[in-house]
Amino acid sequence: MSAVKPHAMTRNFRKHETIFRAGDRAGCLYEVVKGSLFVYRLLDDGRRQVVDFVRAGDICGFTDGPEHSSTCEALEAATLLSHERCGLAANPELQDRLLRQIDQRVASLHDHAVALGRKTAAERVATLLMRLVSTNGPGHCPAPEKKGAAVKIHMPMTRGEVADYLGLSLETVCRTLTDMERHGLIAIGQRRGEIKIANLCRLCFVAKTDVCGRD
Amino acid sequence: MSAVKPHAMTRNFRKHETIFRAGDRAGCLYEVVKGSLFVYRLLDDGRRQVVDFVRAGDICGFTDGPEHSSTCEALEAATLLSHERCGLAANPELQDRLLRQIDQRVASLHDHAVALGRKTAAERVATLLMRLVSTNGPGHCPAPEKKGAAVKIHMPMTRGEVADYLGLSLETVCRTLTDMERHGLIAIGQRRGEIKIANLCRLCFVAKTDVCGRD
DNA sequence: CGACATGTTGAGCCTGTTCAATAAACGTGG
DNA sequence: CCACGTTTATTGAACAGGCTCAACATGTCG
Repeated sequence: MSAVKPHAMTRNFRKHETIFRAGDRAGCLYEVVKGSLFVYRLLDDGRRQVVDFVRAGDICGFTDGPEHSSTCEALEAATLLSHERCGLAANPELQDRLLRQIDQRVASLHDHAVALGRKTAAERVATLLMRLVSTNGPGHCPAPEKKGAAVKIHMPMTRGEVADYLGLSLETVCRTLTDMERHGLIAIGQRRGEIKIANLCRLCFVAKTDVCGRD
Repeated sequence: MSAVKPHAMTRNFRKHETIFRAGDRAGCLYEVVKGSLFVYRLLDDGRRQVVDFVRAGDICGFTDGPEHSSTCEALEAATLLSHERCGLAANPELQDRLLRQIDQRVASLHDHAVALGRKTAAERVATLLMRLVSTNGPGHCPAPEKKGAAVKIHMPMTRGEVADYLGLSLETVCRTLTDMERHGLIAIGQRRGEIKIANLCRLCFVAKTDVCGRD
C-alpha cells in the first residue's frame, strides 16, 4: 500500500551489482529484504577496506554530506527496499525501524574496530566466521542451544573480500583458514563458500568475542 | 523548559570520569554539549580498542542489547545532556537530531575502519591530527580558507590513548610523531597536548584522507 | 573440455611490536 | 618558588606477525 510506505521501491540486484558508488548523490536509504551487501572504500593507490557487511533486516546508505563516500555492492543476489530520504519525515514507521537499526549498526562497527585494531589474524578470521553463523544480531551467542555443536555456514565472499574486510592480505586469510582446518577447528568444503565449523564454542573462544563469556 | 525536553538532564563530568561502563544497563543516550569523550572496549587479556571519539554536538550511548558493551569516559571536562531512551518517542525534536547524527557517526566509524584496516602508522597518525583540526564534520576540508597554512591544535589524549585509538603501540605513536617533527610536518609543543601543524595540505596528503582530493 | 578466476603454499622481507632504559612534564607540599 | 615523586613521553635493540612476490593447484563456467 503506497499510503503506508510512501516513497519505498523494491529492487532486485544480482551478485556483484552496484547499489551505489562513491561520489553518487545520496538520496536514498536502502533496506535489505533478502541477500546481503557489502560497503567499501578505496584509497587512490588501490587499497580497499570493506567497512560493513549488510544483511537482511539491515539498512545502509548512510553518509555524511550530499554524496556517498563509499561504494555498495551486492555480495549475492539481493532484494532491497529503497527509501527516499526526503520522505523520511512522513514515514514514522520507517523512522522507528531506523532508530532500532542504529544500535545494531554502531555495535557492529565497534566490533569491527576492535577486530581491526587489536585482534590477530586468527582472531579476526574466527570473529568473521562467528558472525556468519549468527542469525541473531551480534552480542548474542549465535546458537546457545547448540553450544559446542557442529554448524555448516555459507561464506558468500572470496578470500580477497574477506581479506579487505579483516584488514589482512588474501594470503594470510588463506593460511589462517588452512591452519584452522589442520587444527580441526573447521572443515573447508570442496564447493566454494562452504565451511563446516566443528565446534562453535572452540571457535568462539579463538574469536575472543567476549560474547560467550557474557552469561 | 521541561515540556520541550521531557526527559533530558544536564550533567558535568571531570576528566577521566566514567559516563557508562561495559555491562551497565543502557537506558540513556548522551548528547555532548561541551568537551569530549571516548568510547572503548576491552578484551579479557587487557587489549583495548578506543572505538570512537565523541565531541560537542555528537551523541553516544548506542548499544545493541540491554547492556552497554563499551565503556565511555570523559577525555576532558565535559557537559552532557542525558536522554532517557524510553522518552524518545515523545521527543520528535531529539529524534530529528538523532537521525542527523547517524550519518555523521557512521561516516566517522567507516573512516576509522579504513585507517585501522588499511593505513600505515604515519597515515593513521596524520589522519587523527587532521580530525583534531576539523571543526566541521569529517568529509569536509577542515580549513578550506587556509589551505597550506599553519594551525595549532590541542590533543587532549595521552600517547597510550592515541595508540589504542589507532591500533598501534604507544611507542610507534611516539616515534611517528617525532619523525613528523623531524620532517618539518609538525612541531610538538613543550606543554602536553600542544601540536602545531606546519602545513595542513601536506599533512592531509600524508593522511590519504581523500578529503582534499574531493573538490 | 578448456580458459580463467580463485585459492593454496613457500621464502624472504619489512613494519610495527616488545622489552627495557632514560628523560621530560606535571602536580603537590613545603 | 622550588624540590620531589609520579606519570607520561622518548629512544634503542631485537624480534615476530603478517606482507609481498612468485609459483602452482583447484574450481567454475562457458
